[in-house]
Parts: sequence; structure tokens; C-alpha cells
Amino acid sequence: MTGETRLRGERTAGPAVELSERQRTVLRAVVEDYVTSAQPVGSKTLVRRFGLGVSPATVRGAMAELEALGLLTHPHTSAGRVPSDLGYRLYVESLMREAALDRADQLTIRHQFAQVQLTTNEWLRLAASILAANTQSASVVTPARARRARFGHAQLVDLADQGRLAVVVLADGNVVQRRLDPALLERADPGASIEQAGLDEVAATLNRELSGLSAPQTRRRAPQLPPLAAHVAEIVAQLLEEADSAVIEDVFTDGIVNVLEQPEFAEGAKLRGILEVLRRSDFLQQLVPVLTRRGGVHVIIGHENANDAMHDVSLVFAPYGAPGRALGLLGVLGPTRMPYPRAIPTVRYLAALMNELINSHYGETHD
Amino acid sequence: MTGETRLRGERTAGPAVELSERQRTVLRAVVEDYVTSAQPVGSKTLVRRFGLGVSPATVRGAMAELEALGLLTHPHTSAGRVPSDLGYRLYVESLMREAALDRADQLTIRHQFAQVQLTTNEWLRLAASILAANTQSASVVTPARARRARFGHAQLVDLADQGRLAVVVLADGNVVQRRLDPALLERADPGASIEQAGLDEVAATLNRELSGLSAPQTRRRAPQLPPLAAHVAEIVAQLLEEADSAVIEDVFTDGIVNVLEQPEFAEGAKLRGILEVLRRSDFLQQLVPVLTRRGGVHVIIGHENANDAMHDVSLVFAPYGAPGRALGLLGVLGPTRMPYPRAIPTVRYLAALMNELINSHYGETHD
DNA sequence: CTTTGGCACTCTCGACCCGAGAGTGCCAAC
DNA sequence: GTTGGCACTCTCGGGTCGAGAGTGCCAAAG
Repeated sequence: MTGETRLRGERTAGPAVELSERQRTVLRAVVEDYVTSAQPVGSKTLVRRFGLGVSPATVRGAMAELEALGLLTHPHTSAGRVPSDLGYRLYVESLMREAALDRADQLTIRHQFAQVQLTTNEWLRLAASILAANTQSASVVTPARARRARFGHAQLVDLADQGRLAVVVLADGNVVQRRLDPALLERADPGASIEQAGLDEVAATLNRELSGLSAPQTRRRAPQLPPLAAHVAEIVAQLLEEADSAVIEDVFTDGIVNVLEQPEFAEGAKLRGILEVLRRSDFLQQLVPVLTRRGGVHVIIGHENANDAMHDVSLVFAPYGAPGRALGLLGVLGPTRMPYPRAIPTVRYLAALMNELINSHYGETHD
Repeated sequence: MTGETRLRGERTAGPAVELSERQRTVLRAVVEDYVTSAQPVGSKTLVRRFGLGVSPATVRGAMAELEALGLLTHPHTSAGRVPSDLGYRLYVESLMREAALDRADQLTIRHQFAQVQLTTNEWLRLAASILAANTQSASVVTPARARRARFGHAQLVDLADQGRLAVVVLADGNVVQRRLDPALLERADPGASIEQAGLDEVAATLNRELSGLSAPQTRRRAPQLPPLAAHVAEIVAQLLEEADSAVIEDVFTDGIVNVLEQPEFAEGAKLRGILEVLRRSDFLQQLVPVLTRRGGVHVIIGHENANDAMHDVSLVFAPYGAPGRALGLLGVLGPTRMPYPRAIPTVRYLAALMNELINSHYGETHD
């Protein structure tokens, strides 16, 4: 009943659908025509547009068979055919001619990254923008965070009249900080120095005692430390907990207007539900187990998604980040009628690029 | 030609529109009925719904006069009346019965803030959410930042295998940080120690020499410092510049779906333009001079906005933050047919509340 | 002088109808 | 197995029409 079990993104097309060569050609043609035209496609237009060497009547036969297999549907009698979710699935799985992003596109993208400030937030924003522009869909990018935050290194700073500041570097390289209330420090250990010298000593204790610990471990360890260090360790534990629970916050989205432009969302009623899901963004949480079990790009089409509001859209997502350490998600969301052969390589390439950026030594780790 | 001169939000209703008591009553009734019903309102429904003690014919007379004054419009002959932008302006200026947020609402809001983690990002997110929910409009909240970033305090941290980290506290209390490349530090002063001891010394130099300086000042001062400090000072200058240029980034939005639900945006064509503006969010930059010249809540109705894409929406915005130091913006965006008597007090209250939170001593200043 | 009821007029909106167009399914012939 | 033909179905756009709502004007009443 978890999202994990109900998402079928990772399964293949399922119970042995054996298609004839003609059926495959027709299905491919239907998908590709429908993706560009957004109109149900009929037998006549199909032979004309794709120069299949057969007559419309023949294609009609093939279409009827594909419909019997559940790969195509009819909006109504005497309208053209439209691919079903299963049809798209089969297309993505074995019909699509997927090409890597061509060299020129790759360079353009790299160039854009070179232009921008060296902060992860800028990278994320840019990645979202590039994804949206290249796929004409909405894009979602999350920062790379450790699934389980661990203490790395602390530094306490005396800001004089502005209080005291704790800066904590997590094991995954992210940095968080928090103001400390001098009054509370004072109360934690009435005798201790809370000038820079005393703070350095506390920081040294924390760095020695908490190295590599998770939030609950830190919380357990805290009471055994000297009073002032114990107080700060409690706060460190809080910060670690917040980092744990914030795995999927701070998402960057872009290109919602692209989705709005698609004819299937023109009236906006459907869009409403999607915006809602996107905003709450906990749908990403469901993707985490699926995406990490097996790396690479995952495609989730329409009803394959457990979330009711997403039955009319497809997701193309990939994880990125240091394997087992920090994990980020990135991908696009568009109508099931999505240009998969374009979207998949783009997502793949950007995931690889973000990996590279994240793992490269130089660069700020957090805003 | 700047946004500043073209925004008329701060002006009063203008050239002496003297209205009779009846006209005022009718205008008020038209606005209030139209705001709730979204339907052009006719004379008959008006007398029925508002129990004015006169006949429809009389009201028709008053309506015709108001239309002649440009306060009402006709979608077409034989439809009811609709307030014009000017009509709304007059309503907001002198007809509206504005009440402060009632005690219960105030407490509910405060309670929600008490529930949440003590980070500014959480506050901002929550403020956006509350604004959206209370006004049924889209909300926008920006973090409070100094218009001109100034150096406050620096700390350099040796992370051993993870490089070196510069943490800079700005004069406005915000904190930024950046990884330093050990190789570059080494090259800046081949002889110097880049262990913690050496770094402390550099930090001390920076704290002594750069205190209170802006980005260009820091850049000028840098070359006069010892080589290693000079290198870091350059980076500090970069950070300050980034903070300057990022005044209006990282906006928090919420409730776009609320706007989507309004009948006037049902088809989505108009919404498209607004989403675009909202996303780029530089429209906020235009508001800064207007909002800060005179504090408090500002209302910008339809065509009063210089931005063409915003001709169908109204903004209700207020600045918050420490006057002259850090400045943030917060407010809502909805159709001109907006519940002003609700929106204005809500924005006012939240601006005051954010002020309070920001200025309160305790609390983290940045994510 | 203001208010009111009456009346003719205008405009939108939904219902309905109808024909054009596109597409299917089936079948007999090649 | 493929093809052309043909009857059938369904949508879509345009046109028509009547109901409903609202206005503007005017003459009579207060």
C-alpha cells in the first residue's frame, strides 16, 4: 500500500505482448503523431503522414488489433485513435528511438552552467529552467541531501551584540546554522565563558564526541557531555532532525506554464489538482524508493502513478548525487502525451551533469 | 519611465470626485455584490439584496451617473454593472469598512507560527500559506534582506578533507557561506598556514578591516591586505555582491490555485501571463520604491500597474523588516474583484507579525 | 424636484437543429 | 493478405429562436 509498491515505473511492459512488425510500426506512428498534434489520429492521415506503404484499410485492421490489446483507445466511435497508458509504456519500453542528447545541446547546457554563480541554489534553479525549456513540460529539481543527516563539524561564533552562531557542517557537506540565545547558554552553565575562547572549547568537544552521529545518536550522547556542550548538542540534534525531515523541501519548479499551454489542460480543472500536488511536493517522497532501487531515468505514465491527481500526467525522473550519501531528484512532469524521446535523454544528461557538479570538489554546498 | 513613476498605488482617488450619499451607497453595494458573486449586478438584485429603501429605477439613475463618472462599466448593453478600476480605487480609498483582523484570527495565526520550526524559511513559507488561505488569492513573500549588503563578521573553518569554509554574517544578520578551494588558498600565499590557526588569523584581519563595508568598498580594500586575507576578501566581496543582486530572489508563493479557481481566469489564457510574471518575480523590484517611500499597506488595482500582464489583477502589498536595514515584501495577488476589506487587514497584520519575528532577538536568521 | 412604475428595446445564453467532415467497421473482390 | 467501397456514427460549427435579465427613457405621482 506504500507508494513504492503501487508505482509500476520500474516494471517492463508486462505479460508478453507479442506484436507483429506492422503493429509495432503503426503503434509507433500513432504515438508520434499524437504527441505532436494532440489530435486523435486516423488511418488515412497516418499513411499519408508517415508514408507507410499500405492502404488506410490495412492500417485500420492493425489499429483494431492494437485496440483489442489495450494499447490504443477510442475517444468515441468515428474519432481517431489515441494511445493508452499501456501504449505509451510499450512505446517507451521498446519502440522509441532514443538518442543521446546531441553534442550541440550538451555544450549549450554546459555553457549555461558555466555562466552562472557557483552556488547550488543557482544550479538547481538553472537545471529546472533548462529541463522545462528543453521538454516543454514542468520541471522539478530537489537539492541533494543525505537521507540520514550525520554530524560532520561544528564551529561556534561570537557575534557580540548579535548573539552567538552555531555553524554545523553535515557529513554530506551541506551546511546549516542557527543562532544561539546567549541567555539560554548562560543558563545552561552559569559559570562558563561564552566568549569566543569558551565557544571554541565547546566546538572542539562536539567535534570530538559527535563525529558521524545521526540525530538520535546525538540526542543520546548529549547528556553525557559537559553542561554547555550538552546544551549545544541538543540544538545540533534538532538541526539534524530538521535536515532529516526536510529531504524533499526546497524544490525548484519551472515551466508550469508549459503544462498550462497543453490543450488537455486548457480548461484548468485538471491543472488545479496537479498544481496542488506539485506544491505540496510530497509526491516526490514516493518516488525516492523507486528511483534509488535502480538508478537511471524512470518513466511513470498516467495511471501507473498511485496518486489520483496525476492520472493525466507522466513523470520522467532520475536521482542524482553521491550514491548512498546525498540524494537529489530531478525530472519533468507533463501530459502523458509527452515527447519521451526528448525528455528521457535530457533528464539523463542533467542528472549526470548535476552529479558531476555536486561531486566536484570546489563550490559552495549550500546557500 | 521607471516602474516607480508609473505605479499609482500611492495616489489618492484623484481629481475631486464628489459623490452624493446615494451614489456612495450604490457604488459600495455594487462592489460588494460583484466581489462575492462575480456576476454583473443589476438594479433589481441590488435593491433586493441590500435592502436599499428605494426602487430599482432610482438605483438605475445612480448607476448611470456613476458610469458617467467612470466608476462603473457595462460589459454590454443590458448586462448589469461592474466596477471599473477607478471604482475599486474609490471603494478602497473611502467606501470600504475596513476592520482590523479580529482577535480570534490573530490568535490562530500566532498559534500557527508558534507551531513551526524556528527558521526564517519556515516563517516565510507559513506566511505565504496563511495569506493565501485567508484571502483566497495568490500570495508572495520575500525574505528580509538589506538593500545594500554590508560585512559583519567572518569565520573560517578548517573542514580537513572537505576543504575550508568561509561563514560570513552580514550586518543585517543574514548568514552566507562558501567553500574555499584549498588549492587556491595555497596559491594565494604559498607560505601561509591554512590550518585552523592560520585561518583564525585571517578571519581576525577581515573582522578588523572590513567591518561595515559594502561590496565595492570591500573590493577596494582587499588589495591592501596580506595576500591570504586579500584572497578571502575578494570572495567576501563576491558574496556581498551576490546578496545585493539577490534582494528579490527566493520568493515564496502560495495559493496560485486560488486564482485559478476564480471564474475570470478559468480559461487560463490570462493566468498564463500572470504565472510568467510571478515566476520571474522582478515585478516585485518595481514595488520596492513605492512600498518603502511610505510604509503600510499599498493597493495597486488593475491598470494602475505598469506591467501589462497585471492589468486584470490587484496587488495588496506591504513592506516589513527593520526600517533602513533589512527589507522584505509580502502581499497577495488576486483578481481586481478582490475582497479588499479582508485582504488589507490580513496583509497589514502579517507584515507586523513578521516584523516582530524578524526583530525578536532569538531565532535563526537564515536557512 | 425627486421618485416611481411602465414600457420598449437590447443583448446574452442555452436549446435545438442541421449539414459537413472525418473516421470506423465490414465485406466482397483482387 | 490487401484493398476499395460503402453504410454508419459521431463531433463540430453555424444558424435560429425564445426566455430572461437589464437598461434607458418618460410621464405621472409625491
